[in-house]
Amino acid sequence: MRKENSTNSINREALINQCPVNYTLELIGGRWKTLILFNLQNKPLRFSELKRALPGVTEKMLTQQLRELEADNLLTRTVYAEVPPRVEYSLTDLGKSLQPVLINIAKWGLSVMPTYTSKQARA
Amino acid sequence: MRKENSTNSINREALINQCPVNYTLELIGGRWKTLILFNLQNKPLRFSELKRALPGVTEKMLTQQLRELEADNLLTRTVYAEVPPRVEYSLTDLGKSLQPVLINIAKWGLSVMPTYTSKQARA
DNA sequence: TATGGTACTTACTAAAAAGTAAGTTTTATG
DNA sequence: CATAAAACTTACTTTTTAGTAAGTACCATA
Repeated sequence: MRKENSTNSINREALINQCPVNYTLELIGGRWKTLILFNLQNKPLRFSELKRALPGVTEKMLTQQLRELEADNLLTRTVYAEVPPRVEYSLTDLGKSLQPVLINIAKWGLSVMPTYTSKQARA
Repeated sequence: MRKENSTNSINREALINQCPVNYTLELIGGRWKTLILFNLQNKPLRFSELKRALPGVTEKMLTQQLRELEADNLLTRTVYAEVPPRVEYSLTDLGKSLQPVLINIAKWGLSVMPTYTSKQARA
């Protein structure tokens, strides 16, 4: 739960409101969000399908990030009245409109990321 | 200081290595980094100039984020043999190559961000 | 009852990021 | 000496994010 009156919170909100880059990063920032968005770009997927597509993700984290993406209107969560439960996630139009941006970011990343694992330069 | 063997760290590194979007976001993610990069796009600036351009930033946070951007080769830190100290920051070619990406992100952000402050929808 | 499947929820811990406040460095000037 | 300027550094605290582990709900089947 975010504390409302902390300097941290105040600065964060200020930057989100003033800087469209920060606004966007706020929507896609999260350990698993970009991969979720990537996996949903071609068709809707169930929770379990997403989970299998994201090695290392816990159900808890997956749920949390999906809920945030939903809250930000980037994806739709469809619950089917079935047992076992069946829940499907699909991109909204807004979520789809983000794909070219993500592709653009990916292109830059691909053009500069090293082909070997040399991340030790970072503290 | 990042702990090397935490699941958190392992997942993070895995995603940075596998996903170019995450790789890029790792470079620009940080409360003040995008604004720093934006302010440096036209000409080099001194520490104090950057500080004045970023309301709410502390010297500590500014220093930290500048050092990280430098470590990631996005900017150059030039120290002049003067008193009072004079240190200048400027974008590297790599930093400059990132500008179109940031502009692309900003465009999307601008197209969707509300014109009024309605961020309460987020937990 | 137990077991199974899917998709969570809850209570907590660990790790990371951001911030606070004080102190330091290099000289120059009074 | 004191004060000033610019650009940090250090030690600590607060806040936020990510993760661990157990439990829950809804049925269906044995």
